Amino acid sequence: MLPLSQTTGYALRAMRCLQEPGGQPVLVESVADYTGIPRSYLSKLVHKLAKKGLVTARRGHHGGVVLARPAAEITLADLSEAIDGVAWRNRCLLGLSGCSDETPCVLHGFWHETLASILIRLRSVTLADMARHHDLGVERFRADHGLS
Amino acid sequence: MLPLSQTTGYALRAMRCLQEPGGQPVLVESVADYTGIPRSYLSKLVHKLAKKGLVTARRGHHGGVVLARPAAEITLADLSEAIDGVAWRNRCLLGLSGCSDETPCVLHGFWHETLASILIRLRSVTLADMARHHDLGVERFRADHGLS
DNA sequence: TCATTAGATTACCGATAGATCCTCATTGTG
DNA sequence: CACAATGAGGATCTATCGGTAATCTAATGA
Repeated sequence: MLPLSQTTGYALRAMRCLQEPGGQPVLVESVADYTGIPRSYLSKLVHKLAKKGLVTARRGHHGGVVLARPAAEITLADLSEAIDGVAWRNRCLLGLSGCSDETPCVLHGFWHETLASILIRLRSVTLADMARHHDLGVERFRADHGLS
Repeated sequence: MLPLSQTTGYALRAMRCLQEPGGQPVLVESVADYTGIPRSYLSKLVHKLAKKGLVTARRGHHGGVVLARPAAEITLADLSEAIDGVAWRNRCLLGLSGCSDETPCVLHGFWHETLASILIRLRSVTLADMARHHDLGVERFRADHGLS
């Protein structure tokens, strides 16, 4: 019912707990503890993010997860696309299959503009930007791990 | 993944096939045939709309469905609320439970405004307005039944 | 009365999202 | 090499949404 899935929110909170590329790996378990995201579920989520090239995971002793790119270069749009894909952006708000630019539904133009503004926003906010918001419930975690 | 469910779109198309209050009832079956909405599913949908006071259904000989209020007084917001409820409007875009006006997430303000503009739009468009759009795939049906 | 009509109701089916459990595979350390 | 740490991955569970089919029941006309 919302443009972003719950899992994308999870990805966001989780990645806020990670170090910049080259930094020290953080355990999936730690991230799960601090964010409240179910550990097993997070494990699979991290794996997915790794396949998409957003994080790097290493297993075994001293393994863990690290950002694959600088936080300032990862946007909400990147996360959203990695988790939810882009198909939802092309669907009619009313679910009308025949809706198009040529034969628009009542809300076609309006929704087109609304979507565009949402996308602009998603593309303009980076992981680094979120350091300035007490929004992810990971402040304590970041403090404990010497993050910004 | 979208603010409105597919079923709300169904409700919209279905109600565009109905007569004003006091008019002649239309069969669920007819509506299903013309809109392509599965008949059984539509039956349940109609029942739900009836419970919400948007349509009136009568069974038996010469039964069928009629609008319970003039088309000009039924808005998309009415349909959306009847089908999907209002809970989704109060959830954080990122799924953060602690997100509020006091402790907003990165997208809180933006999403608040976006939602408001969506709501304004949903409340401003009525069933009657939709007569001016070839958007619901029911033109032929309406013509056959002497509707606007 | 009684058969017919047409909506109401119930019970499923299948797909997807979120979540959990348990085991497997990889890796560093002693 | 053996072991412990740690991510990977499969199987399964639950809830919800969209959808199907069969049956129940109210309203009507003959």
